[in-house]
Amino acid sequence: MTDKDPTTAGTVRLAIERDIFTGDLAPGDALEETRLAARFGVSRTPVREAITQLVQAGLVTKRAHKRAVVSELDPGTLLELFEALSELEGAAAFLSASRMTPQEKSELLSIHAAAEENLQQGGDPNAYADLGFAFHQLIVRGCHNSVLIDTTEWLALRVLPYRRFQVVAPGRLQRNQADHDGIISAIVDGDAATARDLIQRHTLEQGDALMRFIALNKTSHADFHSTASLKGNVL
Amino acid sequence: MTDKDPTTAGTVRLAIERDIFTGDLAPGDALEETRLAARFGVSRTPVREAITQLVQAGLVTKRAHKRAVVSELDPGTLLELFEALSELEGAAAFLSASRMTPQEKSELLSIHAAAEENLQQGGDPNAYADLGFAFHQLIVRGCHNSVLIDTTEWLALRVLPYRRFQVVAPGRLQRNQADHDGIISAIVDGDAATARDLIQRHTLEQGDALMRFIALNKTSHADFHSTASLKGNVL
DNA sequence: TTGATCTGAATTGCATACACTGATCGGTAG
DNA sequence: CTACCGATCAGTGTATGCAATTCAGATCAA
Repeated sequence: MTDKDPTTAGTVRLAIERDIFTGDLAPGDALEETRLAARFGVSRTPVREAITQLVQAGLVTKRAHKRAVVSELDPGTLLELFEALSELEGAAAFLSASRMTPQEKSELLSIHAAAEENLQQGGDPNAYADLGFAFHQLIVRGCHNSVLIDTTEWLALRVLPYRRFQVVAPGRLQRNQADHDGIISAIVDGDAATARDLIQRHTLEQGDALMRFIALNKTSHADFHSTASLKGNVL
Repeated sequence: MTDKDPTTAGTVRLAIERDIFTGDLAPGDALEETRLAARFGVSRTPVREAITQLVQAGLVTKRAHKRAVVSELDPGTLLELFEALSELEGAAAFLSASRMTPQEKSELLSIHAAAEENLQQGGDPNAYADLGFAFHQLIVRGCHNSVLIDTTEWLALRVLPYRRFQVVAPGRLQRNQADHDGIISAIVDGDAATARDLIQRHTLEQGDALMRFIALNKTSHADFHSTASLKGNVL
């Protein structure tokens, strides 16, 4: 999905994408063509092109003659997104159980071990979150079906702007690690059905946790934009 | 996914999309901005915008400074596409088994009955194909998860340019109808697991059939563009 | 005070002009 | 005759100007 596009439009697109993921651009924020053009030192044309790309990617929403805004996901849509994502990750895990190469499996194990170590030594939650992200990504890519991989990562992308809302609830990371433990066992054992079931349940739970957190904290729009909860994102 | 976009770009996009689906633009054909602009009587700008939209939709492929072409799916990618699609339709069917309203179920039954009648009376294969398409679409939409629906239809879209290669093999329509019979029973009975399993297998089989047909007939590029086999598309 | 309507400014949508890249075709050297 | 190389050209990428539309604020009436 990430293109090494040498054109200005591609560069601008990546820059905006980055801002969305880091939270510099929060859901609901407007994307003004002229302002962005000035900021990047280019004309409006490549900015427009970048925006239309982001619109098709689902990260940005736009209607004719109205300003483009970073897509806002209401709780209902977020739930649907995680439901769909859980199905896709489940399918990928099912295939991965029988298709992952020994190298891929060992890579998965080493990442899992690193996460375990981070957890027991009380390391940086953000680092743990990144390991968790890599864990999921490795499983998805292990299915060796590029269409399925692209589609799954495309959906996962749309959740990224909300990672900052992931909270460190008591015992949450431990449960997450335990889930991963079961998933990895199933995959290494080649138990496809179990792998599917576990990761599907796991992803759904993550979605529920995220939604609960948002529902609790998003009492006002101001809270929504605050960076107070920007720590311990677990995906 | 279909937007009632009053802008020129949106109109052009729909027009090109239509050409791709009807076969006026076959996979591999080039999309020349200047030519299209002249044809639609607009400037290159909205054409470019339409093309970038189609690129993100997966229907068109483009690399920097090279002409955009209608996406060509090699057999491997086509197989991956159907594998992914079968998983998504399976997931949708699983959910539909418990979520479809009585109205939706009856609609599904009536479409199935119409297909049955068409088949027994030796009606138009194209009409049968359309009914089959509607059948799948109803099941997918019955899951009531718009993200899952959009994603599934997005993948199904990419297969559409190849519908014209679907051949009427002996007994093929009958087997198709029998498959649908089993699927509809499972859904009406609320047997989610069976519904998932059946439709998944069914979609995979369709993909296999399409691939076999393409492999047999696509000996030269000329054959690929011929319209000789444009009948009896079953999706 | 509240509501609607009008007007100007700001912003998007489209057209046109220019810059740059990649490809094809001749020509020349070996 | 073949292979390499440069010029020409077709076609995309970007910049800029203008028209169309939306939005905010002000004015006026109820």
